Amino acid sequence: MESASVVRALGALAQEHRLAAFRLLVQAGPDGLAAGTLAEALDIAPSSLSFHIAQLANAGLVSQRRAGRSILYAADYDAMADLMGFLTENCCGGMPCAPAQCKPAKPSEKDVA
Amino acid sequence: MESASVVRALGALAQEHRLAAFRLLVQAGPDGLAAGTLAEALDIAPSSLSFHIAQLANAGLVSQRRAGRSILYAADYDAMADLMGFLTENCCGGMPCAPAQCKPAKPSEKDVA
DNA sequence: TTGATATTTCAATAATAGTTGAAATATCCT
DNA sequence: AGGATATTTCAACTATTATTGAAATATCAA
Repeated sequence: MESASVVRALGALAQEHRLAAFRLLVQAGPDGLAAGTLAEALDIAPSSLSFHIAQLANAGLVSQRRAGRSILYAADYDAMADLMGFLTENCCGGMPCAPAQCKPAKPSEKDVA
Repeated sequence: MESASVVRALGALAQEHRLAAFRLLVQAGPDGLAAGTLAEALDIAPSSLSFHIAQLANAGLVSQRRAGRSILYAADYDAMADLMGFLTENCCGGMPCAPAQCKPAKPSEKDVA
């Protein structure tokens, strides 16, 4: 991941409404949420939501697809993981770093195998 | 960690020079680097570095201390870990998330036990 | 104290970001 | 086709961000 894309991704998340939107999408799962739903949840004008979600999309943090007259946005978990990877990769460069740095929701048995 | 501080931290990192400065400090370790050293490494004016590093400090991502006529800045590893924690905590909310999401310098056997 | 070094503060300017409402585009339903 | 719904695009405006150079502050060394 290039530094420029990291800056874009961080910039996309560094705004109240966009961070909130992204969290809603992360929690919503792969099906995502409609633009209108997000605008309503965030209590901002549709054009404003469109402006913000476009930046998340441009940063590659969310994907979009049409479903009827709605456009559904969904979090891109791979991009999220890449961003985390970049930051953590450059963290702890030999230094003693906080061990609880990563907090997956569930450690899950399948990964231990 | 509050959403507002996360936005501030992300915003602090979402800029070419600041991201570069932070990475240099992360790699430099606890001793940190002098403001002048950073300005030179990033090839920007001292006043510009001062402007940027102040934002990283304001976001709590770096600490500062005087050493002679120099002011040394150092990465705050705890703040970094907190930021990671906030983001990963809200990632994978029950969803199947990329397992390679976290990349500590060393996976280390002690965690497998 | 004087002069040199290291950094910050300030003011001015240029560029970017965010909001709003109106108009344009796409889809659905009858 | 015609009307309603969902979203985006556009233009105008305000606010914030980044850069520069000059002046101010703090430290050191003679």
